[in-house]
Amino acid sequence: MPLQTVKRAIEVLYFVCEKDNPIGLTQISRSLRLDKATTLRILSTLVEGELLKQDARTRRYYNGPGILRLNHYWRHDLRGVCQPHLRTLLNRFDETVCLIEPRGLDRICIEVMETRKELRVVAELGRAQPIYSGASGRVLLAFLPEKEMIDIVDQIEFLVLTPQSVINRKQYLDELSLVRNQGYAYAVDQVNVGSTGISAPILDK
Amino acid sequence: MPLQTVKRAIEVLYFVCEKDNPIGLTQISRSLRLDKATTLRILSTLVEGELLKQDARTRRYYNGPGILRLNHYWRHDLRGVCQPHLRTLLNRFDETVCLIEPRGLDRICIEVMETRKELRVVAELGRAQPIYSGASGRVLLAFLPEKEMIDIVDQIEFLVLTPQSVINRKQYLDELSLVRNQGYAYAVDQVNVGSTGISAPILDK
DNA sequence: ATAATCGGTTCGGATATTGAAACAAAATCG
DNA sequence: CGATTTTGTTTCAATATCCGAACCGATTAT
Repeated sequence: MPLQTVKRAIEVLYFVCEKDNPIGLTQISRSLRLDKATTLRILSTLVEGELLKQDARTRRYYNGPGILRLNHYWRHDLRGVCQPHLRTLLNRFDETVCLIEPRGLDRICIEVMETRKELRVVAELGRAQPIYSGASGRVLLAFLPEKEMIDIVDQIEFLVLTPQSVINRKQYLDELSLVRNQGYAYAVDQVNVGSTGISAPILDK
Repeated sequence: MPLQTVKRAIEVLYFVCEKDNPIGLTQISRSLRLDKATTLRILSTLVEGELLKQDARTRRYYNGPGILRLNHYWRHDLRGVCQPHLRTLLNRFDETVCLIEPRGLDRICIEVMETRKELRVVAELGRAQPIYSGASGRVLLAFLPEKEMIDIVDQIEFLVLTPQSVINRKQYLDELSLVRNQGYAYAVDQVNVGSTGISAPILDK
């Protein structure tokens, strides 16, 4: 159903970008099981589109400047600012810490530092989860203006992620007002059985 | 010569990612003068490839998590660490400051903070320039192991950017050894007439 | 000197892509 | 609330586009 050529181009793009060093045509085409000619055409197009660059001497391909243009949304300004604080929290508690941002009906992890414990919560950078879920979800909603909050809550499809998951609108709203009053959220067994989250808002834009 | 479909997909990708808010199918297809059906197919493919996401309710499109995967090369670890220092420099001197990284035969600006002066050097994030040029170029080369340095210098095509541009191999090498000795580089009128750059290396990996 | 690789090119045939039009579903309006 | 506009999605035949086997020349390895 989707466009084959574009699909292949995306594969190539990921492949090249995730390498540590520039990589050549043949190697790419072999790894991805694509014909050399096909691969070359894709690469040329990506280079023309500035998503990749080609080293003039070695003819190898690597990340292009265009990729930064795509990053508009990924508040790297925030990431830079937050990193020292996340590190402080990590050092203090040795538990995984993340910075979460709302996006539509999702919440997205835009920065993460993981504990080194064997039993840990693994939070994937860029990973989206339903906006309402967990401690961070509650914080994101609780500190919104009432109207916006209700608007979003009304769109929630409450999922049963764990036996303890709150799936009742009324109960959820009560939790939100509690969160708003106490200034932070605390969620036990809401996303994963056995894990507890605590989350506080960063209010200033 | 290049693949039309992929080219269009790249256009769509840029277009969506550079918007501040999610955007709908019709608006995209109109702005880019593409047929709705075509646009839809491209969007679906990009969503499947995780470069975009679609808001389930509004059906609008926005940045997907895949974009972070492409960022491997853009040392955001460095950006986070350097930002406070760049800010300090900016506050102290009120002149544009950047963090530059070598990439092949280019040097790339991976972080930048601009002065608010009307007459300013504008450094574009992600922008590539010939590796040898300017003060930062001299620093990048001067502190390389001799062998690597020569290897690169031999590949340089010296461009006449300004009347003062050094375009002589011998003279350039002399400058490099000066830079290595004094620990920083100072370049007057090398990239733009009237602008002066000063640059120091960050040596530790 | 010869062989093996590598990046890149060519071209006819196969097919994936296109886009007009029809359809469906929301959103907006009166 | 029903009518109208706007928006998103599907269909299908026509063909422009893309594919890939074979080929080329340059560089590197044997």
